[in-house]
Amino acid sequence: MARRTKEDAAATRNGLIDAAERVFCEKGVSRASLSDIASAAGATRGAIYWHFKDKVDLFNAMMDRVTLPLEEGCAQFSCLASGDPVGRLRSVMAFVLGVVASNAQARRVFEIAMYKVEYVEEMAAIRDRHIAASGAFTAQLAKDFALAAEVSPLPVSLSPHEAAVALHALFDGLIQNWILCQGAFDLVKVGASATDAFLSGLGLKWGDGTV
Amino acid sequence: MARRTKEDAAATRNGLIDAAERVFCEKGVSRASLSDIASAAGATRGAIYWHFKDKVDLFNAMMDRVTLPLEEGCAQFSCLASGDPVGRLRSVMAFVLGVVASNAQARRVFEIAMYKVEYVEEMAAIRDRHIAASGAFTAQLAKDFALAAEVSPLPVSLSPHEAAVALHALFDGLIQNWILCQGAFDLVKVGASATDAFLSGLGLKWGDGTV
DNA sequence: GATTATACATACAGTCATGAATGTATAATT
DNA sequence: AATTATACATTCATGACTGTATGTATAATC
Repeated sequence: MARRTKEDAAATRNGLIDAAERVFCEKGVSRASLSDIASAAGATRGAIYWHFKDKVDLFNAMMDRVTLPLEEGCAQFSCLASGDPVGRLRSVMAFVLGVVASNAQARRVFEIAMYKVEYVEEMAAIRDRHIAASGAFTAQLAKDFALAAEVSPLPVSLSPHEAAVALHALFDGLIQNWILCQGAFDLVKVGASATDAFLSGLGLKWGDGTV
Repeated sequence: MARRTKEDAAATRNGLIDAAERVFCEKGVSRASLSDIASAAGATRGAIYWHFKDKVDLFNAMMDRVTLPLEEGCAQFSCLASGDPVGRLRSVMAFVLGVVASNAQARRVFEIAMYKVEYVEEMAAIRDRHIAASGAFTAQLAKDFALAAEVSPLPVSLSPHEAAVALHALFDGLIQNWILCQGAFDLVKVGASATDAFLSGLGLKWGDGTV
């Protein structure tokens, strides 16, 4: 086909990623052929191979479109030097849960990343990125737990890092189950209440002073 | 090849499932060919097609070998008419976490189920089974939360069912992250402490009276 | 206005997995 | 002892996907 303008090309690229989201979600990443994706986007494999190296590259682009803004959002919180670490913990949790609950694209992509892809071979690199991001998130939480512990010591049974691991697990589990059950519960509300229960069970208090 | 005795055949079947575990874990379910699995078991595809209908059937057999005993174990607890619902919550959590932490086969199979398979098309049935089992587990937890709430009412922000959803999320998230991080933290210890923190944050108390 | 690089579409060859069909030696049955 | 069903191994035909190579019309560039 004829050459398009830069904007046309960018639109094609985005359309391909949109189509990939739909097809990946429907057929799973490994069973989704590049031909499926191309025709879903009203294009041919030629367009895919022009914009992306291969299926893994396309998958990465799809992930980046959602996770990069999210990671940036999280980074904002750690920059807030607000004196209330427990409040910050609550804010970060609420922020991400809110995004997932309100952003249909993020929801679809997370569903793919959790249930429609196999983390092996070339995809293992993606898994490693996830582990790294996951570790960074836990470390950020752990830092605030450590700060909070200076004021009000945690139970001896949990170090700040272990508390962070647990809160992170609660976070992941909520998102995972919420997506699995197609939003059968109120993610934001249950997430906030469960977070508060956990923090308060650790003897921590926050901003408004309530338990 | 020649016909073997019943015991020989059963051993072949088990060997095939063992091999499937290894190959699924290494290459992912969709990229694992039946030929890979057969040769890993020292057999041929003929043996697989004799014992199993296809790859999905083999996958189901692999799952059953781990999850059936586990579900049976969980069912034991709900039969215990012990008067202490909160104690029962703690016991069930500890039981499953203990099994996962100490049973290498369960760990491998869970790793496959979480990170090495795509829940689409024929596999969607497996996902539905997971949703059902997951729902039953949550319902069991919810029942105990409701009982506990009769003695010591939960915070208004969480219904018994929502509390169960949250505890279940914590549970899933812990197992998921523990497997992802290859056992980088003490699953049983963190799991128990986090559960206790959550329960105590809901204002619940249990057997030994400690917080 | 000619050239060049771009943004794809199309055609091709090669690989590989699947399921069915068939072969076969032996345990079980009678 | 003969027959039959079992427990596989082997072969074959088919289909699907991938990567590459090539074609081509047009936007950019000069």
